[in-house]
Amino acid sequence: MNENIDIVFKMIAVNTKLLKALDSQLSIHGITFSEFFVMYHLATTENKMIRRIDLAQKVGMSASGITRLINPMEKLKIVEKELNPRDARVSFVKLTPVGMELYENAMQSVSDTANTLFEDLKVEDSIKLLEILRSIS
Amino acid sequence: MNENIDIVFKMIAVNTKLLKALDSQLSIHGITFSEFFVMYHLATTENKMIRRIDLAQKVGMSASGITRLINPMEKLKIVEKELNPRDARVSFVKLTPVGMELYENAMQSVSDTANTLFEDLKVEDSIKLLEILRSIS
DNA sequence: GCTATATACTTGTACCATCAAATATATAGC
DNA sequence: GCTATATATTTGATGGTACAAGTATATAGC
Repeated sequence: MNENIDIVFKMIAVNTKLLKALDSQLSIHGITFSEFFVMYHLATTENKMIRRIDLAQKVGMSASGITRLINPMEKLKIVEKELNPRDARVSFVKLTPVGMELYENAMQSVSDTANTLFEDLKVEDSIKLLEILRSIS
Repeated sequence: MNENIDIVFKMIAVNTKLLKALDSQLSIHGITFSEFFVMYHLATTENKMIRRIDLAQKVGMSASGITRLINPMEKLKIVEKELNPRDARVSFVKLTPVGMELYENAMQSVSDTANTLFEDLKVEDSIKLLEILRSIS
């Protein structure tokens, strides 16, 4: 059973390394990983827009964290607000064309970084790892 | 190859979940995961003391981060400073008996949390996961 | 339709970690 | 032994994130 402890520590170590590599690459595009992660969720969601509170849940941040993360992105025209006529409390977040292009460029960097990070992993191990991670989350 | 991207996102998601669970459990002991992680390295290292800069590297933080993390722990007598007579620049960090006891209690919580988090994982998958994580880090 | 409760979001405050600069000490080359 | 450079640590300033409280709107029960 005590493998689990080792998994925890190793997972955190790997994650730290991973985030450092990603943030370093993404700084070339002038964004942080959190911003990229938001864009990723916006780009891959069904109708291309998400409520702030759902975004918070998806990226694992608080609602206030999302407010403060999105505000500057809105000023830079990376994302835009869309109001909900049915419920004046909610505001959807949506990628602009500018944001979409930024996302695609950034994704290329992230993709390259991911491939470098895992280049020594055998294909069957990649598949297994992904399967295990999915079963945990 | 694009499995690697999915691995990155899943890994970050799992890690976020994991850290939230751990921090929540550790708050019972009045400590954060960073503090626990420091104690873990101190408790499991060869001669029970580590230079601040090595500690920083081990826990994946900056040297200044370690200074600010350790100072309050020192005030609470969880860790203590040990000077190096050979080199006046370095100061070692060492668990006190109080710190050692706190660590052991906290480790019990962490252990329980880890077991809960991974309870649905088959034993062979735990072993495989650990092996893969080791090969990455 | 009023009141109580719930939900979505923002704002004030505080913490934690970073980077860059400052300080102290050590080492190397002359 | 002096000077230049490298290393270990701390300090000042800053950014990102959280929690709690505040605001606005919606929904339910009467």
